[in-house]
Amino acid sequence: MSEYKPENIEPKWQKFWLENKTFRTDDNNRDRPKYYVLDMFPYPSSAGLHVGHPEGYTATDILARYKRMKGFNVLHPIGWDAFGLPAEQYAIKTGTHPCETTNQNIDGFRRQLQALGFSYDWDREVNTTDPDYFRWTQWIFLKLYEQGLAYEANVPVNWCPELGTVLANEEVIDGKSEVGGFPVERKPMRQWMLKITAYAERLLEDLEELDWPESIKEMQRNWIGKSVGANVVFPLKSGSAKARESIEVFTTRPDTLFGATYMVLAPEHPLVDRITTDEQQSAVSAYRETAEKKTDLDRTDLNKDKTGVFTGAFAVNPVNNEEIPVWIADYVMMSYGTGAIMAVPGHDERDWEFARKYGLPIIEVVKGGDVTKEAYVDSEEGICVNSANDEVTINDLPVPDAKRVITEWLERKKLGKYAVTYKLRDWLFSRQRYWGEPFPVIHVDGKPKPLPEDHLPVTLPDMDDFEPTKTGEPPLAKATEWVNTTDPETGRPAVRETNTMPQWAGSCWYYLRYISPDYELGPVDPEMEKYWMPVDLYVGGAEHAVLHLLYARFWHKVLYDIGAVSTKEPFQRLVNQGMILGELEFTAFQDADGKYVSADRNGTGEGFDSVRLEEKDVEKRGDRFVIRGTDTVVDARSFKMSKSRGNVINPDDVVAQYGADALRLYEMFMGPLEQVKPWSMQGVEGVYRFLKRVWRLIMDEGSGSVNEAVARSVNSDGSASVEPDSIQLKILHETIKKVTEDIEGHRFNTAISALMIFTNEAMKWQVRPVEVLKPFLLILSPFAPHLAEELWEKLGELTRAMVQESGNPVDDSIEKPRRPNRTLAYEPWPAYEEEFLKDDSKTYAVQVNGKVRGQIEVPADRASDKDFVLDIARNDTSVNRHLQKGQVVKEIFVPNRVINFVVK
RNA sequence: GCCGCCGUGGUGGAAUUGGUAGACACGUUGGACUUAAAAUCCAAUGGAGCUUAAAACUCCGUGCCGGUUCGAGUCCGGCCGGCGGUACCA
Repeated sequence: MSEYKPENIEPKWQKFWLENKTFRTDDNNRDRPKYYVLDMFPYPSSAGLHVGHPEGYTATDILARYKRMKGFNVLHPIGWDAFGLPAEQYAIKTGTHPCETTNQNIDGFRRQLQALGFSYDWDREVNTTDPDYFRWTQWIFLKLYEQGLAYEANVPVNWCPELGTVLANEEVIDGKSEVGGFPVERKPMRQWMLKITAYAERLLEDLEELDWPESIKEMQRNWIGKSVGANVVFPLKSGSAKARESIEVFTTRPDTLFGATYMVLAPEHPLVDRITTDEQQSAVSAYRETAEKKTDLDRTDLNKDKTGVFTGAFAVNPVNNEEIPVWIADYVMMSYGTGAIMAVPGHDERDWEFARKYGLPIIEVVKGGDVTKEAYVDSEEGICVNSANDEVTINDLPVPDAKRVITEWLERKKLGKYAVTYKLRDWLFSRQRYWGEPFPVIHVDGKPKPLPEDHLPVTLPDMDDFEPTKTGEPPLAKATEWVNTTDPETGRPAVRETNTMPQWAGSCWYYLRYISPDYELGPVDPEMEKYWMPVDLYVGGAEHAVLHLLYARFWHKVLYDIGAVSTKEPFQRLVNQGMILGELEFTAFQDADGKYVSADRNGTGEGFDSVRLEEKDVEKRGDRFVIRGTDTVVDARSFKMSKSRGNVINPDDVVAQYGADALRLYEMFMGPLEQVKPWSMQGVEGVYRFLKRVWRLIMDEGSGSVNEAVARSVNSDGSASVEPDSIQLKILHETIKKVTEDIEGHRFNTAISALMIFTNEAMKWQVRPVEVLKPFLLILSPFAPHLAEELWEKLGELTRAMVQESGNPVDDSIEKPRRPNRTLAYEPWPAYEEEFLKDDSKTYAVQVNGKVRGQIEVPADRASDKDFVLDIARNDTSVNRHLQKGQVVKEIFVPNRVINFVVK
């Protein structure tokens, strides 16, 4: 072996790390500072890794390796979120048990991850489908149940006939299933729910203390959707047959109460039956029927045209005793607020539209707009008008004050009260699937009863038919022997719960299991938990912004409340890696005759045939690309990687061709971690060339041993034969400083750039001192660990061989690298020293009227001497010429940077 | 519609947070080595002008328009474009 051959050195070190358990985390070392760095839980799909996975994993691996060298006790684990639909669907198709598929996929993922050289502690691997793991998932469910946070409800759910399961709201996108894109309908079913709404306020408040991207926090805030306002009770018109009923509404605008001219109930509202008059009965029933059939898609997106019918009933506006009609309309949702609204068409766009359509009155109660033309909704600037009764007036008050005054009055009169509402709903927690955690629940006499803790885990029955039933009964219902059981406490007949938990369950607490994966007395060893929590850095994709991160926070808070964990929040710092897109593509469009037509502004060439062009066939014209030599605009962009587009990059292929170090390096060199970036094979080639240069920096390609330029820096007794010169030390220490600071700031791309600059310089040296190369290898090692280990070993062998030959005594300073097969993973991280960074001279840019006209060098010790520096600046020929143009009226002097002469 | 993020060479991206725009890398062009190719190395590379050529010099240039400042990629106001999230939430 003489050239850089990653296929030789990478498996060697991967084997070494694994066999020596190099990265096993030591729990008994708790006096040292800890660093818990976590990757988002992967689902081991049959497709294997895509290049998006190693992006975040490389970032965390660099930090893990760096922190170890900095003396931290590092926890860097990995495991498998292995329950889930794909394995089950595969089982239905092929009859292969999901367990088998899952284990195969896990083996594949593990192999791929190990081939990338990640420094995980493989002794802490967890697997959500392992009974020793889900035993504790079930245990947590029991705790939720004990806390009154888990309950059964008959709720309309998103039933997907194709998948044979219900889906959470979050799994339904535009009325279709997120997985597979199948139609979803609403159907009432018995379901387990988790009362996440009980934690809404805390989930919102505690976001403040988290070091997360603002965008993610904002998304969670929106999802929780806190609104402050008032609940107001509108009695029904007295004297009518339907009297004694009242309608409670939630409003964020109690200041507009005097403008309420009608009311609307959601079609499903239970009051509808009781208040509808006989004359209106048929119209109301018909409307309710159509509304019921509408999918979520119909009720929201495209259908902005509001519909509704009058119930025949009237309610009384409590602030002015006006009788106002009560309608039903599907623009009011049963699931939000009270399922009923007071309509203020003057100051709400939806109500305005509805009132216009059905000829309902519109009254202005907030000054500032023209309510005959559109609703005036400004709630900051507006001033209330037409809003007074015998007891209270909010006229002339700005909206915020008016809200307060009228709410106080309502409370005094017991007509309403201050209220807070959240968009967040309880979490639908059951699925009609086989491949999930069974609930630790039995039903006795039709009532749910939790199993005692010592009956955990409840394992899945062995089955070979995983097909869901047409009725929505889960596949587990077919396992009659399993289903029919006895109550362990009373011995009475009982049936098991046949729903299973959703995939989110296992990923809600996995970060705790890593801490003590073999602990048998609870989900996590409390002593270890206190040491390791919270997670210091959590890296993953933004697609989990709301769901996983909100659910995990919810469970964590429950565990905190029962004393199982010591922190209020699980993930202190969160970073989202940006998506990696496919290679840049140029697309031209042809009409039916094969003639090229320009892509329009947004690049869509609808109705035309698209032709993929090579980069050499296009050129830049203005701010777009055209077919070379023509005016035909082509579409130039990168697309999300997808099988159908055929632009998916397989990490295995990249590793086979360029090695894991090159893949790692490229993923980091592409750009900032958080940013969306297009893939480029030529870019991989570029970092591969860099690694080859590093190899040649130390190795001789002909002989396959350390090259002359390096060997010459070592004497036969192993001591240094030459002192590194000041230029060498300067660039080394500059590089150490830059790389250290950039790793700390997660700026891996510029850290790599600094390593490249060092290498380019060092390649020019005739003698390359080992004392300079060794620190360089150490700071390279988090990025390209295999190459760094290999070269570290080679340098060790070099000095060892020389010492042995000479028979000289061992020099302590070179003790460490003398032993072959010794890892550099725990070598101390090199420190930079300021004294080597000093310059002999400083460069100033000299500007005249803000334009750079010259550069001057001044001795470093006089660089802050303003008069001295300005004098040199004035005498610079180029600067001087520009100074001649007028009088200097001002001189700006920024030490060590810039001088600006203002001339008139 | 609303919320959030982002617009810098042919490309990915740098720029110590107001101080020499384009680091590093890709690509391209020219050259060296080679019988040849690969690999490697060297040089040039934002645009325009001036010049026989080079050096030197001048002007323009960080999506667009304006502002603050001795000085703006960076700060402020207004637009345009892209990406992500969300949507009858009362």
